[in-house]
Amino acid sequence: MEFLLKFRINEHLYLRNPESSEIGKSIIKNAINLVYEIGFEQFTFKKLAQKVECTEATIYRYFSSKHKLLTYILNWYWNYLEFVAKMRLQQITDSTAKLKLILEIITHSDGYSSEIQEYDLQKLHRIVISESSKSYLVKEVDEINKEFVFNPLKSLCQFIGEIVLEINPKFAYPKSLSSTLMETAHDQQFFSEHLPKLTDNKSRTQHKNYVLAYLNVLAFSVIK
Amino acid sequence: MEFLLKFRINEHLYLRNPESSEIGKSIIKNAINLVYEIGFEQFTFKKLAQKVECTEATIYRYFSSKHKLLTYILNWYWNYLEFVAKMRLQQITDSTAKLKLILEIITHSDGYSSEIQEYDLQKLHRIVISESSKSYLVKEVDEINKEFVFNPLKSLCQFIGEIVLEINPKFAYPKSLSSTLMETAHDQQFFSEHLPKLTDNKSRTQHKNYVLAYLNVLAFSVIK
DNA sequence: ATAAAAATAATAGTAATACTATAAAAAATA
DNA sequence: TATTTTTTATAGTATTACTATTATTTTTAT
Repeated sequence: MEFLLKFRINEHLYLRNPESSEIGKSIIKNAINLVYEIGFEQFTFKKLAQKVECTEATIYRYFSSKHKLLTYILNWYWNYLEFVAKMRLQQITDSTAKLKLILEIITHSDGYSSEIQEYDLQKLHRIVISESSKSYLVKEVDEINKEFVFNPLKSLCQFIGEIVLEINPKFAYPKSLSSTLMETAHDQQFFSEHLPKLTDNKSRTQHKNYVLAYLNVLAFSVIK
Repeated sequence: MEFLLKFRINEHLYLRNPESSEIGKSIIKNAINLVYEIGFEQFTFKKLAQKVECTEATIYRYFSSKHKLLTYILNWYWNYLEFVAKMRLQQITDSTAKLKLILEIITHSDGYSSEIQEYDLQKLHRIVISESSKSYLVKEVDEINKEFVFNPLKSLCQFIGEIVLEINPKFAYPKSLSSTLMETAHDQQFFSEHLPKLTDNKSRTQHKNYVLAYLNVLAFSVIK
């Protein structure tokens, strides 16, 4: 079984909807590949245009800046995570089991991604780990936040927070814990791979397993 | 009483030691002010030269890139944190009290900073919150890590990890918890101020108090 | 006090970045 | 078939992140 996932992404992020044309979709696919390969700092619309085999001007008709393109991609990812989480959680009634599954989903330890066609989720996950904070750690954060471009992230955080409250209705920090779990999933994975002395992963491999085990300890000891 | 703190900063980070001349110190002071004011993306050596009242060429004789200058500043901060933590912890024997004080220090909830002269610690703290991850979230992380420029961060993490182990010698994730606490101190402060829906801070003010209270819950429920 | 060395200023230049603008060709749609 | 939209091709701009060179000033050693 295969899925084609489309999400309505915030209109402030693009000038012309990249989902509305083949070249638009090619821009997104190649942007994911290119940011994955060279990182956001080295990523330029000129290089992207070469990959897409179009001109820079065409890309500028879709996105006004590379920063908005990054945020567009991250929005797609956050929408995707919330969608997958809600879908897979339907079969589960036990709240603890729900949160365990959430942690698997955010660390990509579940085997779900292979069934999705639209974008390369492995690469997308790498981008989220290394680049997502660059979307909001900018001086203009308050202005761009007014355009609701971080709503998918907030929504995901809210959703996880509700499950935390199911487990312990008296817990005072459901949303902070949720955002901490998401951020920690990213930075512990990065640290385990690149700055292992900031972690206790002895294996030098098995980064995902390590991070997942740690997140479980973190989450469940805090909630109770 | 006033202190003048100097640390030996990794030589790979500069071409000429900025501590060795007045203009060098002025470069660091003005860099802190300028990154604080306009953010790392907008920060350029041209603008910095105007503030320092020297030429760009002079700054390039001290630092080969703005990225290294940022890492230099962060190194100073990490050295400072470890120094202050070790100093203030000498009077304390109880391990739990030690960790509580560490959390106060990393959130800047302690009243210590006013006694330090060298650099503006309030601004430095803002820079650490918003810009520190940009120091290592780059494609070249493995190469620059080989030059030991992240040693002060690792050392601080190790130090906090040892205190965690004092509280519970069987805890399996002392260093991951330490790095999580440091990262969380930064991103929860940022979220509380700019993306409050990712937190449970109802007050819209009192960000530091909120973050400190949350970190205490996080740390002590995980360790036990 | 003088010579040598080092630091800084002044200036110029370069390739690349992050755009904006415009006219013409091509494609889609009515 | 005409009209609109999209894309290309091309040009241009201000800024960035540097490198390079020469001249002047300051520091240091003798």
